[in-house]
Amino acid sequence: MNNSDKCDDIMQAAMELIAERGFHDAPMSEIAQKAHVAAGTIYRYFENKEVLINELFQEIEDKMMDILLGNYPLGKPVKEQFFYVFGELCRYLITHPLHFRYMEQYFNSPYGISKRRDKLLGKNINRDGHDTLTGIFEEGISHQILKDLPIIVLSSLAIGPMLYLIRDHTLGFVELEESLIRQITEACWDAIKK
Amino acid sequence: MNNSDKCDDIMQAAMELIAERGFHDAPMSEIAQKAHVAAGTIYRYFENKEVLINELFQEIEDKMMDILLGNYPLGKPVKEQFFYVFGELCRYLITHPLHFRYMEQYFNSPYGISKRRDKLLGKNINRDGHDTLTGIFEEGISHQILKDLPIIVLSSLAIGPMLYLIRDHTLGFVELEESLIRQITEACWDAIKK
Amino acid sequence: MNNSDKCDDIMQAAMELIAERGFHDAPMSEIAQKAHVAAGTIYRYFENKEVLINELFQEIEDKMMDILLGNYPLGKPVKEQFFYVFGELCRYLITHPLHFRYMEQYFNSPYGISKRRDKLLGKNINRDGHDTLTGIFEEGISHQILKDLPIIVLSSLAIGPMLYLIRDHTLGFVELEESLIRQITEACWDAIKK
Amino acid sequence: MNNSDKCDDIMQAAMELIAERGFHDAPMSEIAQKAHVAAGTIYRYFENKEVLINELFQEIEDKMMDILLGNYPLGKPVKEQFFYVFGELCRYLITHPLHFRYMEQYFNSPYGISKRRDKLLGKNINRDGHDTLTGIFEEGISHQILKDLPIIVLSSLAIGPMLYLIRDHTLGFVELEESLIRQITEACWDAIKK
DNA sequence: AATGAATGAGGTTTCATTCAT
DNA sequence: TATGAATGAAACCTCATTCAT
Repeated sequence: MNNSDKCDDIMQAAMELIAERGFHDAPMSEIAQKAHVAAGTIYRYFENKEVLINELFQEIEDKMMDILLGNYPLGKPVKEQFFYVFGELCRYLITHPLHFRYMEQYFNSPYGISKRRDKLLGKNINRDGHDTLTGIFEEGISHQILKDLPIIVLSSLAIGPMLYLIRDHTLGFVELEESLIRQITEACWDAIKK
Repeated sequence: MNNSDKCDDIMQAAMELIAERGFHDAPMSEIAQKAHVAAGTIYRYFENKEVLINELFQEIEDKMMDILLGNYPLGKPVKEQFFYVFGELCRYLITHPLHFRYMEQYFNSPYGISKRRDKLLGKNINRDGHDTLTGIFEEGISHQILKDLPIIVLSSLAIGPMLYLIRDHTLGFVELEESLIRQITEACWDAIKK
Repeated sequence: MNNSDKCDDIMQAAMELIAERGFHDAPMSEIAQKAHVAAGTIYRYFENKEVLINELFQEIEDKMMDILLGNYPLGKPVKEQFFYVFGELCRYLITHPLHFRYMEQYFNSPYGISKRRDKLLGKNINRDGHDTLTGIFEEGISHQILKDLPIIVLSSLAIGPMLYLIRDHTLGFVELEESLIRQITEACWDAIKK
Repeated sequence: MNNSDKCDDIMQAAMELIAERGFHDAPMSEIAQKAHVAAGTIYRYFENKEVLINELFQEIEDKMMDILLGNYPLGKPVKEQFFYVFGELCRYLITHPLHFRYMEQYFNSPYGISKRRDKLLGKNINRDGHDTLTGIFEEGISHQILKDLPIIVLSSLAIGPMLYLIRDHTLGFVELEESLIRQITEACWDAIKK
């Protein structure tokens, strides 16, 4: 319990520092300081910086998935499923700007080279046997509801704009309130629907 | 000529290294080595690393703008203008994957903090008095052709998917050939059109 | 104790190197080597080279002041006070040639630009409410014992020769033994007395 | 003639830069620039930086000696000779602050390690068979006019204060006008006279 | 288990000097 | 003779990682 406290402190400190300043401006010593822990202590919990970074990514991903899958409208129409996933993801990232910044850093770095957006939103979402964005798209295509495009293309059309807009939101360029989110969801739906 | 050569060699080497491995893993010494130049030589052409990075950005931007503005369909319908910009940009980035990777690194780093995507694609494109993406959107909105959304939102809907897809293309996850580009353009148009 | 040791080793090494060869020929790496310490270790104790240099100066100044103020003949006649300060300072610098050389380097460098000789020997000596060279001179002038010249002139007349002679002493050009010091003190007194 | 022009330009530029900023902040490239000459050209006239620095010193010394020896009151009383040398030297340094700064830098650097003040004012002054400060002192001692102290001590008593005061003058701490110079000369004479 | 001082490789940058033109 | 681009050693400093306590 003491252990896990320290571990959490380290992860929290690391996430904040990295989200705010990027990987190359987040020294282990400063992470340690921020976590009220000695520099060497970090290495009892994480073999090295890369491992810490990857575990941080994993943790955020897991949390996101928990929320996304919590009330997933299983068996509902494709459109409803899409609106649900889009809206939840959007709200999650807006209310967790640190997670969003961290993910951005991660995917734009050598660390995240192997886990691109599509993997995250495609493969991993089907954890626990639940449906996935991929699933939504496949179903939509086969039901002639969605355009007959490669899944990866549909997924970019559906998710790409949102990620850019959330960045703009965190930078203060737009205010993404509920009604605007709704409109954007509609627009993305227009992009993928037949 | 000799001058140009060395300077070009340095810029080329820097761009490749940075595009492939990011700013913080592209040491000046290695850039020099790759450019077949002594470390100190770089500093005859660029005051410091930051200047090199920014000039590299500027060069890419200029080249892109030259192509984008070359055959710009001035005075043509909004839809045609949009298809032109989208297609040209897409083709440019696909044929210049290093430029694309470099721009990604740049915009996701402190260096590019002030020149975000929207600025690039919004403000700067109106060089030489030409129309701009922003211009296209404004005209489209006022003619009731496009959805009445903030420009920044339209721009994300229009460009966001493409940027993700080009990344996937450079990673070998999709093959963006001409017909697919056409379909994506259509889909993005669907997203923004009324 | 270990701490102190390393820090002292670094300061000692730095002082020796700088005193012997000047600031610009005393690389941090060599200081480290001389102190039997890794280069990076220096930066645990001193933020950068400038800080190290300034702390070294401060340390020397403090030691000198401790000695100068130790048996200060408070309330005694001006002449006695002058002879005390002159003699003590002279003896201190002769027995601490490294300190002397360091101070010379320091005052003849950008580092010491703000703390010139006069400040050192004028203002700072009045720590702990004690009298100062300036004080001695002011009292002497008002009592018509000393020449009515600007303090800064008196201070040069009083101290200038000594500093040159100590340099010559450290270089082996003169042997400043007690009786000669006495004579020099007398001569300097002749220079300033009415 | 062209040659010697370039050579003069280089020396002038070097002197100014070094006097103002010190040896270690006067890069050859900048000296070249200031002299409107290519970097490599300097090396046609001076084997390396050290040689340039030493020749610069020599040149200044020669100019000073020319002036000092120009109207030297040969055969006049010791006191008059002393007043002459002191006054001339003082005036020269005040009217040639760059020379003064350069000399200061020089004597406080490894370059000038072998040519200390005493050498300058003692040995070298007897160029052309003229009398010297040393000569003045020797004569003064033997005539019982001056204190019976080592020449080097007398020379420090006589010259030390002036050098400090000129520094203070160039720094704006005192204004050394003619009447003050006279008073200081008197004071220094008091220091050395029996 | 925890500490944090110590390490030292490696980063950016400067600059005296050389040499092809 | 003059040029100035090129060199590369060496300076200062950072930081991931180790290890004695």
